[in-house]
Amino acid sequence: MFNVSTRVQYGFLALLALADGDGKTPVRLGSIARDLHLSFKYLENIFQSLVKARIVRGTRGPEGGYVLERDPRSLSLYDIFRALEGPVFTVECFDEESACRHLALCPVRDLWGELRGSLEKFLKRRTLADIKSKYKKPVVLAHMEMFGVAGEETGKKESASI
Amino acid sequence: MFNVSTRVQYGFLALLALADGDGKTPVRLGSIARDLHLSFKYLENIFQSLVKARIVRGTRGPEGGYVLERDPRSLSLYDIFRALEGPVFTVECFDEESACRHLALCPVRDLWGELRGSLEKFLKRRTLADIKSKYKKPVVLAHMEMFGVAGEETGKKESASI
DNA sequence: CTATTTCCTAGTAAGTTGGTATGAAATATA
DNA sequence: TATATTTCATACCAACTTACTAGGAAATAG
Repeated sequence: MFNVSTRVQYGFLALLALADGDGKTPVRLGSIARDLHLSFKYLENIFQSLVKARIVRGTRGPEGGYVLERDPRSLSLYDIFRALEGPVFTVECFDEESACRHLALCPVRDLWGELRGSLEKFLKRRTLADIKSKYKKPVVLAHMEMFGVAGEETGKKESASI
Repeated sequence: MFNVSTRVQYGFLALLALADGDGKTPVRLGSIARDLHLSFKYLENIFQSLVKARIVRGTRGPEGGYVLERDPRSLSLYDIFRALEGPVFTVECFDEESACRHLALCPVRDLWGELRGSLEKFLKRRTLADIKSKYKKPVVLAHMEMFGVAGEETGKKESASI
């Protein structure tokens, strides 16, 4: 089954929000969380993965926040998946440890290989800049319009967080 | 993340084994499990899903077993995934209940749609007959060669079953 | 009648997902 | 230097999913 996790969904949305900026002045996670109506704590969690993958860089303290560390034109959806979920495609007979004993003889092994290839191709082709250019409006604005004026309530669904 | 579950892996392999036959005389699960070195009980479990999806038909008793109920040339990988795992692609903002409030405004919604489309296209294009035709040898034979003479031990890895 | 085989309903241990909680470290501003 | 603010780091937890296993009922060929 293919599932786009909330980590990737929220992470991607937040990266788009970062890409809205001038790329120099850091954006605080607090404001992204508020504007996008996502849990601040969860976003923090997610951004630690992005920092480790050197996709964003954070600076602490007041006036701190995150900036993109990579060019949106070369930052692919694949990179983001990798940073946030680890391996994009898994099937038993492909990982080292439990490598299946059938090897080349197995009729389906090639099939999973093709499937993985097709998936990777798709994900590597789309960059952050591509997606962004399809939408005239800044992400944050679009979301704010949907939710009306940003109020006190945050977090998604019933859960209050920040 | 995309994971090919063992249900699909084993199920697909077993279907290939079924397709090796003449399509008329039922194949017992016991022999498939033995030849492919898979857990009989788990295969039974898997085949109940295939029966419900009308992909195979079972007849009980001695000389019983399973036959394909659909033409291998029109039975796609997609059908098999659906039968064994349910939905192939999931993302929060696509399912009814938790439909996201951003709707058309959300910049990534279209993206997940394209991803799903590309995945479905791949899975719908490959049929059981396609895969089978790429391999001259019957699946079961190939496996038996790998494992040597079929012995008493069954199940995958350390687990003994049947 | 009996052995064999599928059918049906449950249960369960391990792993993954979607978060939360708590506090330490850095830094701009006063 | 003190303080408020922000990221960084570690760890925890409940709900769900995956990969099976268990036990027996129903059908059927001989």
